[in-house]
Amino acid sequence: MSRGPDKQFDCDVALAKAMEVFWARGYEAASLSELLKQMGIGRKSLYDTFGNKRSLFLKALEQYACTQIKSMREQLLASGSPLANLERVLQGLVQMHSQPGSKGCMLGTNIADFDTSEAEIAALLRHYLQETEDAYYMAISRAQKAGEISSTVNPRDLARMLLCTTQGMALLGRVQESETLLKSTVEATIAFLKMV
Amino acid sequence: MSRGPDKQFDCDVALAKAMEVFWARGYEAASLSELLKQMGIGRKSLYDTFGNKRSLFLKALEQYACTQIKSMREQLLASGSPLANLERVLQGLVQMHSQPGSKGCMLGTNIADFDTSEAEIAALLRHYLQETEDAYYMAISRAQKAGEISSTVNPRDLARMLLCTTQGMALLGRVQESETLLKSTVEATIAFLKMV
DNA sequence: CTTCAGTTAGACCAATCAGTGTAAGTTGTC
DNA sequence: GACAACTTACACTGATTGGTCTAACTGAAG
Repeated sequence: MSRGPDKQFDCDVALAKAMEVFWARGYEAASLSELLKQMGIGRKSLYDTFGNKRSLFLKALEQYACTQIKSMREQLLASGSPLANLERVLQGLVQMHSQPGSKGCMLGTNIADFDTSEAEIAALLRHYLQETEDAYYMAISRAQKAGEISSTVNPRDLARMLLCTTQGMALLGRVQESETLLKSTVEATIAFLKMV
Repeated sequence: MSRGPDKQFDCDVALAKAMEVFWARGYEAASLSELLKQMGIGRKSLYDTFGNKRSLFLKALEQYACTQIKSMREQLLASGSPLANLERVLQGLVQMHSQPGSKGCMLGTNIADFDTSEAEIAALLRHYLQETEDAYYMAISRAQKAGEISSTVNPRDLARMLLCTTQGMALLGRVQESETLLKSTVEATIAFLKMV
């Protein structure tokens, strides 16, 4: 029975801002000063609302992964050709990661940022990567059922290749201003999918 | 005309140790304390010999890239089938990045670690990535000349795809203890190269 | 108006960061 | 032994880190 006023800032908005900072800089390099500035809230509010830096990061990571994976699944499950949907997703990644100042993928950036001995974080990142792989798997299976991709190849292998390739694209987009690298990669990948 | 004793530690050995720390942790997370401990030298020696942390990193990065790229070129140029050599290199990456506690690729780790606005570092990383891509290009061209890969596809596109895929593999190896992900990826990639 | 949860701003803390400087010790040549 | 080059160990700086705490303020319910 709260008698005082509701929270005077929007938790979700603040969390989204925090997500962007962790996304661009990685966990370690995201300082509290910058987080507070971008989130537009006070130090005390942050600790009262989100616990500490680590738990804020975990919440931000969850929001990132759920949003991204959900959006990806929707695009892949859109009506029409499953293969065309997959192509559209890959082309979207080219656009996204070719933008100047591209932040890459928050999962990938933090795989590199965290110490490999951080088992809890590693397991979490692995879980979200698995969901991404599963989305690709689903798309490839649908394309195989539709006769757009030969059923002779193992769809799980293809999904794993797509995961590696797209993580590489996201990473390289951070230093590559031109889109030729990513474009070539996606074109070769799509040619592969159509040929196989 | 030095009259005193020579340096009492081996610069190259110390640099190699520094390289390992930067490789595993990335630039920011590699603290001077740990660098000094692993390199086994005093603080003053480090600053006298290598300048500061940043120039030490640049030297370590150069040593890493030159060593890795040279070794890769040698494997790709070995006698026998160019495609088989390429396969061997890719299988080697699977082994390397599947090791428990795999550090990934020093280039990729630091792409994620450095701020995207760090133009000097970005240009340097881009340069070494380009050399890696060129090595793949060379291998694919040779395989095409040897009739092992169809000449109908653009070898530059394939080289870029290999660069993205292998960077993704190195990154994901940091959190993936099992080798199935990387193995699937390389198998699918090799199947592609043979089919195209 | 009073009360009280929620807020911000900022002081503060211990730890750590990169980097500088110094003192003492070592190792070789003269 | 004298000297010079090199070394390590350690104190120190100034800045920054994540995190705690207090004081003043805000705004709605009683």
